[in-house]
Amino acid sequence: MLPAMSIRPPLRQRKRQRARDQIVAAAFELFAERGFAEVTVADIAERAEVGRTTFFRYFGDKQEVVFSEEQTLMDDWVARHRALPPAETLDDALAQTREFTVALVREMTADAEHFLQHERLLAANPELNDRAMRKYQRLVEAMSDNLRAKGTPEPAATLVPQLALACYRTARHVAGPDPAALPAALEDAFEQLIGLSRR
Amino acid sequence: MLPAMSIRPPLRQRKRQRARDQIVAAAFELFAERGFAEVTVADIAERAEVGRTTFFRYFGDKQEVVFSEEQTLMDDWVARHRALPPAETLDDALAQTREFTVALVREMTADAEHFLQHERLLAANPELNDRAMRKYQRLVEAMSDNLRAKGTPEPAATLVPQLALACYRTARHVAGPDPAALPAALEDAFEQLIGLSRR
DNA sequence: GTCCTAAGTGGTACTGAGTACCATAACGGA
DNA sequence: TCCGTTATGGTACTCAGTACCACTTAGGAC
Repeated sequence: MLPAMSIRPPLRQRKRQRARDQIVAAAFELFAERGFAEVTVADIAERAEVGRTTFFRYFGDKQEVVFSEEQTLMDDWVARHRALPPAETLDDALAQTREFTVALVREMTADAEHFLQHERLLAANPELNDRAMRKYQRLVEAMSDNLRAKGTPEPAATLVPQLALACYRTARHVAGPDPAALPAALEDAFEQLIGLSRR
Repeated sequence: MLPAMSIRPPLRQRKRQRARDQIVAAAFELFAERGFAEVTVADIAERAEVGRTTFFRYFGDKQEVVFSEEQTLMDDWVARHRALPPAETLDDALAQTREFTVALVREMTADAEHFLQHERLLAANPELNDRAMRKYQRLVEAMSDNLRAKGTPEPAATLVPQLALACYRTARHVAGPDPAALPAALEDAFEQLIGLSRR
């Protein structure tokens, strides 16, 4: 009857979303104040005003909360990648992957503040870096699956996304944590890659 | 006086090595029997006949013991890489890196049984895979440092070793865990890489 | 509204990793 | 033989992560 009813984000789900948001917000606040290692799950739960148990219902472990935002972005990008047209040649596949990766990185670095805080956390906590690598690998594998499904033969289907990751890692290393410099450095790495074995 | 005294691996150090070996042996036995997650550090310490505390004196955490052997190998290979002659061109650097990586992988897979057990552990335990990736990255960074020190400019100094890792990951994925198939698959990936942008 | 079921919550209690500390043992040199 | 350094193993602690349980509440049927 009421407009709110017909628009329907079914209350239960809204509560759920709110709890999740509170947890993420509390976590990032505390991480910024004290650093990842010095914050306990109990601390986060307390500030988010939920039970410790509830934290683990929303996030599999303490590390996951750090990647909560990235995770949903990734899912988006995997879907977008799946929608890409098939690549005719291997050069084509590489060019397409390059374009895709650059666009992805541009979005990742769009919120410079958030990106920087994220990078600072990773730099200070090796376990978080490890976890980030796992995320990257998952994305790379999803891209490989998509390429394979669209006819790119092995080993190129696996190799090309791995090369994109190599370029990203390179750019990240050369450019430092500055989000503004990253896209250009990434283009540069791809240029280098393409130029490498061309004579 | 006694010959043993003059050959001198100073008893204390021998004991230390023996304790370490016992821990590694006990750990791998137990992992093979029950799997990584189902073995506690206390279990390992007990079978190795040392105190739980002692385990952590030799290994920073439970995961480290899995990579104990690899770690010493890595140190070796980093030194060997440092001793390589400087690469004149970028093509040269890539070719050299390729040769080096293939040789490294051949040694890694030489003990097929050990390699397989290791891979099985990684496959069954994501955290171990994460840690392995960290090790790979450390090696890659060491290689980059060496290239840079010998005059290879950025971003190639960073990129080339990252590309080698990309090839390895690709080979590992395409070939499966079979150590015998790995070197050939690796060569294949490098061929693909070199061929990719050559027209 | 009333009732019912399923979903969500938070508390308690447990295991196990990792750390700090300490008292003791034993190597190795004088 | 004595002494300082090094290594050991025990105790006790914090905290992540899991299992379980009793309690609440959304939301549908009537």
